[in-house]
Amino acid sequence: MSEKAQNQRGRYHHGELRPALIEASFGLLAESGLAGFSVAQVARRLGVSTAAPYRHFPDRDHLMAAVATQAAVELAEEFGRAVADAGSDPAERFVVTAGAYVRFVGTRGAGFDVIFAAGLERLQNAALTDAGRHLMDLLWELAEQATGQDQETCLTLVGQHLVAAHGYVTLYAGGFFHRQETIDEIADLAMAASRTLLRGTPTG
Amino acid sequence: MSEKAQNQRGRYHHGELRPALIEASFGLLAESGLAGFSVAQVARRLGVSTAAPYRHFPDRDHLMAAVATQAAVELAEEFGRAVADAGSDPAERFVVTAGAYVRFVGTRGAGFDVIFAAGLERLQNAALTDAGRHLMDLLWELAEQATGQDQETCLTLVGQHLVAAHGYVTLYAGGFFHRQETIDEIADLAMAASRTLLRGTPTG
DNA sequence: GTCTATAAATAGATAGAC
DNA sequence: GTCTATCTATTTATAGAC
Repeated sequence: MSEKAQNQRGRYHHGELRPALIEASFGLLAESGLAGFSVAQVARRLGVSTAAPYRHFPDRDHLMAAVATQAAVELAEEFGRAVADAGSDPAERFVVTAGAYVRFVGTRGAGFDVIFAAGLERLQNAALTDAGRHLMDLLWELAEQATGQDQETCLTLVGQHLVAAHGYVTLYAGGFFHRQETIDEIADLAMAASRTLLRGTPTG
Repeated sequence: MSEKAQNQRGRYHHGELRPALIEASFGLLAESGLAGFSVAQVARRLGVSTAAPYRHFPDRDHLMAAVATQAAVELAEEFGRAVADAGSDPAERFVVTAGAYVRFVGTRGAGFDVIFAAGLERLQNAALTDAGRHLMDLLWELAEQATGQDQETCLTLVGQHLVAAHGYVTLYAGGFFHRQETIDEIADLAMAASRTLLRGTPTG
């Protein structure tokens, strides 16, 4: 019995390998970061051979693109949840997306660096492009409602807001905050930065 | 003659290999990023064998620590230059360090992610620790002069300021700004973010 | 101080068996 | 659809010649 349990690893992974590869990729990214990501490691996590992934994705970048697309979709869902929980204050509805971003990247390992990775745009993946654009539109709308400003101002604010959140989470992953800050504390810092940015942006 | 010129590569690199390795590491980091860094590549750039670096550094991490230390020193110099050029307005003297950071990382390839890399603190490298602390103290002082606020507020502002600058430069390197923005334009964006943060921070 | 040669990992990817 | 086996390339690091 325990023999069978052991043999389940290293043996067939029936039918659902493609989504399982994507899910295992998130786990590896969360633990090892983009630098530590490899197709072989993902396969090992699932107990399949290192050749198996290539039945579902032609190469590493196509797997990454699938992960990036799902990350964008999940991130949009997280933004939606955070905004729904934030109440009715337009400023706060914008601000909470910074916290949601930090928590998402902290737990799932894939953020804008993966979603908008330089090497992936040559794949011309429409699903990925659309998911990325949807994400940006969502933030742009929240910024507009929070500031009442023109498109240019909102675009600048969204950029600053995201860049700060991304900076916090990457420097956190890199060990910059040598104290033992939790991901929730980093999320609070990112939201505080977003509030400061909003205070420094004209409203009306 | 051209034969000799060719043979200069692949042959002895007299006497100055240690600093040359550090300098070549910056070049590789600037072109390929932290992920694309390898001791072997650095050696190839200098036309020495892949074994040669190990006469000067016991392992990869010790080379990285030397690079990180020099990056911290150079970055402090760049901050000094930028501040000196900024004139007398305390706010602007603080803000320009964001631009200096972006330009430095854009051209040299090594920023806070390298200087405060997680794996390097176990080396207990005093020179690196001191250089990093000096960098932070410099920014803390500029923030104090710009805001006149307490230590806590300044620390928060410096964090937000750095995190935004770092976020801009990493997302720029990652291809997030698919437009053909130059590093100077990204530096301007980082300074604009810093001004917005300063506006959103109480002064007095 | 640098070289050649080499070892042991690990990576991405392919061919062909089952 | 997954496996075993294999190829090629690359990495970190060491041993020993010069």
